[in-house]
Amino acid sequence: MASPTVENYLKALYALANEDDEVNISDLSIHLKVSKPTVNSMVKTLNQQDWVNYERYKPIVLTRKGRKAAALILRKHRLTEMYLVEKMGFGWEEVHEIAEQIEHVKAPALFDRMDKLMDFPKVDPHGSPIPDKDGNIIDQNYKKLSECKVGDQVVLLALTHSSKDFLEFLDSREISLKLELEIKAIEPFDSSMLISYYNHPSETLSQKVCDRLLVQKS
Amino acid sequence: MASPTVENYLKALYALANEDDEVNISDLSIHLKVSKPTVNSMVKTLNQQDWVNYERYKPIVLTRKGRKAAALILRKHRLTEMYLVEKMGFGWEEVHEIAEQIEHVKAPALFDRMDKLMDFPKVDPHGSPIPDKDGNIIDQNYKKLSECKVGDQVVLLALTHSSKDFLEFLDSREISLKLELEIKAIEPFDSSMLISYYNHPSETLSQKVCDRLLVQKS
DNA sequence: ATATAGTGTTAGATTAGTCTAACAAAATTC
DNA sequence: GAATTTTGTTAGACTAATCTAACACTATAT
Ligand SMILES: [Mn+2]
Ligand SMILES: [Mn+2]
Ligand SMILES: [Mn+2]
Ligand SMILES: [Mn+2]
Repeated sequence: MASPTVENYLKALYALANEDDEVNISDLSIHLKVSKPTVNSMVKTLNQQDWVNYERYKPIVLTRKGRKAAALILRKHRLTEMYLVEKMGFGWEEVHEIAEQIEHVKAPALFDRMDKLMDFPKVDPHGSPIPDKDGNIIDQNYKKLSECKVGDQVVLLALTHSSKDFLEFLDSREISLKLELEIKAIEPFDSSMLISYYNHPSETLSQKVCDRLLVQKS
Repeated sequence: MASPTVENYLKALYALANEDDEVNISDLSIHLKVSKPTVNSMVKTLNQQDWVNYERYKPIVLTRKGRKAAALILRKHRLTEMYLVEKMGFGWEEVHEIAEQIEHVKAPALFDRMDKLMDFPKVDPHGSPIPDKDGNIIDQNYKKLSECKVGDQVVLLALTHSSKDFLEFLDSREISLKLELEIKAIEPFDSSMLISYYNHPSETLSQKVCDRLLVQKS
């Protein structure tokens, strides 16, 4: 099977493909914090091992095999995060770094057991979907809070980014998943939103924050 | 910090030092399943990094730093094994391989949390002591069942070896830790023992088995 | 005390994963 | 379309961890 290094490349390719349409050497280099020559040589190897399709100067594309492998690593990552929060009492801002390591553990039984003990959760602690055992992932088509209108009543279901800083910011405002939000006003100047929710009759959230909150009409 | 490879060398050195009095290159080579030249060159590196003291043709000895590091890895290994059994429902024969990987995870909070959730267990699922956070380990001075006499009533508290085969053998006889055993007879010819315990009025255990069972008078 | 077996060392090679320096190609801007 | 910036590639080097082949040292046995 793939080394942890290869697994991290596959996961990065999978994540970047869902952001940009095309993934290039520079994208990977920045995302993985390794030099471009390093990526270049690794991508040649990944190509030879049929994880990706790659030709010089062209974008890098995961093969079916590569995409499935990436989704299964993501499955292990997200099951682990959910397990750490649900069963071990960690905060949602603490689990990513730990899951980044445990996702490389080769022990299917461990992840199956987590899955079962949590009764087969569909999302991780940040609302991201957990791929199934075949590597299939259900696309949640949520809307960004920033795209909503004044008067909308919505429920927060996921985040587009889950950096520690951002999660700690949300903690400080007592914002968590499943929270019901109402848009009281939108400031035309900077698109910041005046939001009301449980115990917080009036909080201002910048556009940058609202861009990262995924919601559904409630 | 140390790489997983270095950590495995330290753990092997620690384990071997508790079996033999002197640990040499061949011992490590066999235990870690790598060639002797590989061990030779790695031991030079370990010496330079002050994990061990080593001079050509002399036995390898862990430094204080090396011994503590090894004990802390063992702590992570054993906490993990206990967690997998106690909190996740794995059998004692399933957990070693998983713990062998998770022991290398760099996340003190994870192991602290396991420890707390289990209310600070003192031993792993095979009865081996869990080193404390300073790397100190309490020596249990148990006796081998094979050293007991006819008529002794004892309780099984630990195992000297925990191979999957052996654990499955014990499962097949419904032998588990904390079990009360009574020695009914000892066969002079092969030193096998006739043992009686809960629901098993009379089982014969070979000397090889009795050598691996650690007990205390009850 | 010598032969033999066991143990340890050296030399040299390999693979995975990384780097920097230099240059080349492609894309963007003017 | 030419200049500039961005992106990609090559070449060459390095470290960690491993190997085999050959030889050297030590310990054991006859
Ligand atoms: Mn994560
Ligand atoms: Mn990772
Ligand atoms: Mn173990
Ligand atoms: Mn290990």
